[in-house]
Amino acid sequence: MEVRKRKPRADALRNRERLVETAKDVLGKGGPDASLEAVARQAGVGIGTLYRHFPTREALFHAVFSRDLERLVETAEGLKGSNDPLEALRDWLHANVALVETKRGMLGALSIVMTEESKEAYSAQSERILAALNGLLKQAADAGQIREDVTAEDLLQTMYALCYSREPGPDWRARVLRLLDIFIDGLKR
Amino acid sequence: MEVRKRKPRADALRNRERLVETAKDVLGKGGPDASLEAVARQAGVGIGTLYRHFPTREALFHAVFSRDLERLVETAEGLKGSNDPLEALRDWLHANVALVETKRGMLGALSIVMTEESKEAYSAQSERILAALNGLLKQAADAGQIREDVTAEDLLQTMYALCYSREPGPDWRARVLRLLDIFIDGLKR
DNA sequence: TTGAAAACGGAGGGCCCCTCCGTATATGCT
DNA sequence: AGCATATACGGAGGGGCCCTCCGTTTTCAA
Repeated sequence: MEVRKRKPRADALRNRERLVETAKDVLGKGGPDASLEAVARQAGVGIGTLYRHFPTREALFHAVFSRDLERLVETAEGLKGSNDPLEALRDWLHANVALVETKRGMLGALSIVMTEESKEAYSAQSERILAALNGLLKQAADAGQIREDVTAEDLLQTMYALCYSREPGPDWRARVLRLLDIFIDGLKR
Repeated sequence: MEVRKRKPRADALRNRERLVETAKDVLGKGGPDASLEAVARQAGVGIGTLYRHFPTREALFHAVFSRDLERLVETAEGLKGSNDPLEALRDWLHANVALVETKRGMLGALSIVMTEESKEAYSAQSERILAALNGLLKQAADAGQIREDVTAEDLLQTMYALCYSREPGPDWRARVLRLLDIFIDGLKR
């Protein structure tokens, strides 16, 4: 309570900043399996420094993409009460795929949302996303629009899987969206 | 044409055999990213020997799982003319998932079928699978059972993606099958 | 100014990929 | 049986990446 801590060191702040900035670039292109040593190198910082600031891969992804994630969260929450909840879900998922196309690293951030272990650590946004989507699902289910046994996790896992299962290419987005749409159609009753 | 080659050396045959046998084990459990050095080690053979016999990861996967793949091919071909082609497809896909649950390495073999580059190298079985599935799809489409713009690749990619997107766990199979079924429902018109 | 807290950075142990080449050996032909 | 040589073996070695640990440097604050 009363522990007066020193002011955070300037170099630490600077490095942290550089790392996030560089990671945005490297992870953005490289996706969830990109090399962290490459990030450190390109940031002109020792690998130890990277790991001190971001003890886990997830931590880094979260630092880099939480802004984008937050936007997704807000969009999802804004959809509540939509009068065509299923279409709203579809739009949201499409936006998500588009985002992944640009920032491949989002897959890393999304996997955080999906993984049981890390979900705990970054629960705030995970919970909100899941809650918002589940809300829409319930709405759609109550309206008799879709089956009742589908969860937000199902949706996210499927989208994630489809995005991840193929390297980006010319028709990447079209393919993923098409398959995703088929899945969404499958939700209808 | 007339080059009489020497008989293949006995030790070569032996090692090849050991490798495939060991790989069946290691890759079976480890999935498509398993360590090849581990295979060589466990087979009591130099890593160089492994790479000489199987120049690429795909080659090894193919050697190990082509029998299983062949069975899938034959099953698929046996489905031709089924009077409920969509259900036939579903069954086939389910069997596929079940196989992957047991032999995680099958994912490696399946990715061969899916990848443009390696498809060429192992085209025989790829072609047959795709042909058989496309046959069923056409049948189902002609019967007005499903939409017409779906290809065998779509089916395989989706199944592969769903299988790959999560580590095995207690409810792995159930989840994958459920999502797969939703997708299949989405094919209906 | 100066001492200690805070941060840095990279060496090092582990594991893996794949290639290359000196060494060993099974074959086939005298 | 003996020998030459085509074949095969194996592992060192160059590259990478992951992550930890700790001696050195820098910053803050008294």
